[in-house]
Amino acid sequence: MATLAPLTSTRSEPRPKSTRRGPKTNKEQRRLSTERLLAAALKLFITQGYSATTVEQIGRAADRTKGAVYFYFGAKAQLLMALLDQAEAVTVEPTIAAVRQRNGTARDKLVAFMHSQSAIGAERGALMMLAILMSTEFHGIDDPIERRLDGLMDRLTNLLQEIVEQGRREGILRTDLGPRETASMLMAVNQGCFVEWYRRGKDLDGPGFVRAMRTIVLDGVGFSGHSTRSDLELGEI
Amino acid sequence: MATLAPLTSTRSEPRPKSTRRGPKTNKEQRRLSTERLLAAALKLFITQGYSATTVEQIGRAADRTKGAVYFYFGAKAQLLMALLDQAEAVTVEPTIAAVRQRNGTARDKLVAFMHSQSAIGAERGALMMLAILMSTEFHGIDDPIERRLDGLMDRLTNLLQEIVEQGRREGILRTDLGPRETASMLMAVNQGCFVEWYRRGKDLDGPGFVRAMRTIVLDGVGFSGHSTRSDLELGEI
Amino acid sequence: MATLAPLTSTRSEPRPKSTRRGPKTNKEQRRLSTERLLAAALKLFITQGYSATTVEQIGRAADRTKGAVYFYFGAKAQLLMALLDQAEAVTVEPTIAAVRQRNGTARDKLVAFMHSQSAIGAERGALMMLAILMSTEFHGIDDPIERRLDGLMDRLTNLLQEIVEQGRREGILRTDLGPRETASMLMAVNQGCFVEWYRRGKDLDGPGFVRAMRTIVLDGVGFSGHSTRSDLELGEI
Amino acid sequence: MATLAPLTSTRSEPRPKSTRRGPKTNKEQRRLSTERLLAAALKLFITQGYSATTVEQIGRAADRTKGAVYFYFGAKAQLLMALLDQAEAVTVEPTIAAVRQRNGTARDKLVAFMHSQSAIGAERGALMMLAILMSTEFHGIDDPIERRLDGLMDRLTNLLQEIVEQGRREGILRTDLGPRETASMLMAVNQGCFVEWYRRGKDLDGPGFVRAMRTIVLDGVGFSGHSTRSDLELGEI
DNA sequence: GATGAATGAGACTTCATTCAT
DNA sequence: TATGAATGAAGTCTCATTCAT
Repeated sequence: MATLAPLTSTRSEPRPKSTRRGPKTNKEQRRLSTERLLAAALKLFITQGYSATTVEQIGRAADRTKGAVYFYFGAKAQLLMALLDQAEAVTVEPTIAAVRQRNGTARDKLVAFMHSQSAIGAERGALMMLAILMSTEFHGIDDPIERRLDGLMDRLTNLLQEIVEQGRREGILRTDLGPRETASMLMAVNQGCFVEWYRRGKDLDGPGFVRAMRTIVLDGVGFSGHSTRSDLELGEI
Repeated sequence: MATLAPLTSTRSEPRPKSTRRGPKTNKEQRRLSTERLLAAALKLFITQGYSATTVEQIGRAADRTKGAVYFYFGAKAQLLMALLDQAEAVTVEPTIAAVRQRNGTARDKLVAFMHSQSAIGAERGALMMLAILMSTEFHGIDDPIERRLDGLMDRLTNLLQEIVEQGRREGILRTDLGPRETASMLMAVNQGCFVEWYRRGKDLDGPGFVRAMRTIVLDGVGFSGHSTRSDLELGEI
Repeated sequence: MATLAPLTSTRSEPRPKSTRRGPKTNKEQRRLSTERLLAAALKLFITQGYSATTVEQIGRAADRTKGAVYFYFGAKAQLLMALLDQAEAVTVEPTIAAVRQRNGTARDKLVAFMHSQSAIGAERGALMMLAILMSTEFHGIDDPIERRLDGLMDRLTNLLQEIVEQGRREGILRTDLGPRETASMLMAVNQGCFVEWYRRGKDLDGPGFVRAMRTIVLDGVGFSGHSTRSDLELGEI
Repeated sequence: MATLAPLTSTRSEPRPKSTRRGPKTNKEQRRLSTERLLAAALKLFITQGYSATTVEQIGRAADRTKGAVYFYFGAKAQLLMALLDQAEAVTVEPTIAAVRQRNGTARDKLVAFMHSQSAIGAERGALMMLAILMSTEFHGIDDPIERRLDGLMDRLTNLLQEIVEQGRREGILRTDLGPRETASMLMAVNQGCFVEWYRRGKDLDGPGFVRAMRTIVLDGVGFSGHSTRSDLELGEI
């Protein structure tokens, strides 16, 4: 005569103290805890999303407690902010540097851009995923996090836009689309492919995929034959 | 041991009826309310995400109440399911039909695919966005919704895979990547571009963008010159 | 990246009109609907409890709609009240009459009481169950329903109390307990046994059980030998 | 697409701390809160029923909040489960032990059973009530709680059944009814009397009542004279 | 320096009841 | 006469956050 929620978890039992191995210095302890929490949060955010991840889960995954998150970061959002700092340093700065120091045509610079992003994606895939996924999750929320993400993404988009503009000046790039839109689309393709690649995980040959993606961006799917025909065939939509 | 309403009532005064203009028959009312709720939910889900959208917001946006959502759909998740039914009917079926009835080379079929998807995206963009965004939000959740989304996406990916396989048999498609991976990547590019386009809204020339995207897929960004060189330049990552 | 409620029911589809067979008179229709609703409510209240039963369930079980309940009874509680009227008429009145018209010793009257209650329980078990179970469910709720139930039960308890008092005057009943308490205990035993019997349903020989219960009340479990010993053995608790 | 707290916060001002007097260590605090919550829930469940009791009421009655219940028990149902654990330990185990260590006839064992149950009922009446009332409230619900209750009750019924079977072998017990049914009826009588007694509270002499109940079970209401006659008088029902 | 007990806003959902048709 | 669309109060549960120890 009553409706019950399923009985699964047995809560409330105090977790056994985890024997914390390791260095004794305060500073060292701080660094270690911070790192572990950041790593745990990164993993959870990209697999479950930000709002579906609880502070408790983060603490547990880092072999710490919920309180530790607040002790070190003050708020869940600040933890994400700290990760976005890392993401910017790791996924934006090096690519900007790589493109800037690559003298040559727009094509050369675009190749350098993709080369750099691919390398980063291969080594620090999680941080790249974070920026991409959080951009989706926070899109349209008026919030410091969204602004942070926009700023981060804009730096790459601006970089691409510069390349596109150079390409136009050099006359080696078509102008179907404005420079900003072309840049956005390159970002979108880049990110779409990266997410697909990352999610498929190890069942897919990394370097091969990256090479294929790069080729697609530069030359399309790879049909032999030129596009003019297809444009004609399509007519108006 | 039970709470009674009419005799012990602590209810509030009967609220002022919201003068709802509109049709008189039940069937008509039903259709209208259902449509309004679906439309409101669709808009909110793609701008805020599923879990960030509350049932109350949906009701309010449809000029109804929370209760109306439950009267018609029984659960928030069922409302999403109903929208995914629409999404499948609108964004998957016609493309499959279009590709099937297009006799020709793999290239022709791919053009038909993109043509169809673009047309749908232009007219029913919101439903396309829904499927794409929900796929991200529900990725990795073991849940009927995820399975529904997977099924929906798989139908398109399978279609692309068939095209890719045909292209290989015809010898007009490179084979850097397996057919499945190539299909996935085509999906990713398609979706990445679409999201970017949709979000930029009307400040971007639709047909122009679609044409550009199609070109990118078929021929890359559009640098004049072939890709072989770029491959050589890139070396190994 | 979102948590979902299980997806089971498919709500919101208008139920197909049930082809209502039967008499056409208004009065006849009224009577029939009322009866069906009462019968359905009775069944549900005793199997699920009052508050766990929804008005919609009642309507559906009677092949009517939720609205019909309100049309005929005005409120869920009034439906229960109507059932309690039936219960009183069926389970209280006849027993009172039977005892009153039985001239004889207190023992004779108690036998008449149990005889009557057993017969009613055998034929109108559901209504007896209702009174017993609702007494439990509403116990301690300050509510017209509780007062109604108390009144109903009090009539039987008072009747038993009269019998007990007569038995004392006749000197054929022990006086370990006050008359009121003895009466209450007889009610409790009667009801406890009845619930047990009713719930076991048809896997138990009805008349046999009733006879056994009657015997227990009058003579205990039926050990051969007298109680004096057991009293001595028990000592103080 | 996510709601953030610290940055976009719409939270209210930090509430004034309720100055909670009491022990300082966590373990002590834990024990205290758990106990208070369990005690509050027990009281409310047996006076109002399980589903009529809200989690907020429980928290308030324990000088805590709703949240505390979920912190310690995770779900309302788990709180009841915890109470049923206590009920089993307190009301079942000792009686089983008492009967097992009582060597003698079936009658001796039944006396031991009732002796033990009475003592427990006098000291831990609330827990006995809980098991009895919840059995009614959850009867027919397919639910872990019902299974728990069934298991609990079955242990006592099985014990009684063993006693009854021994009595039959010893030839000192009538066999109107099968052993299982007799055991069930003993349980019903026991419980019916107990509920009645408990509800009348302290306006009733405890030991006197228990003695009377024991007598009833062993020898019936206590009319002088034997039952054979009454059986004949009753005829068939 | 770190913990975990405790809070409370807010989410999803249920359901008795109202009312226009 | 009877329906069913719609409401909103109230309940269960989640979770970011606070704070005493």
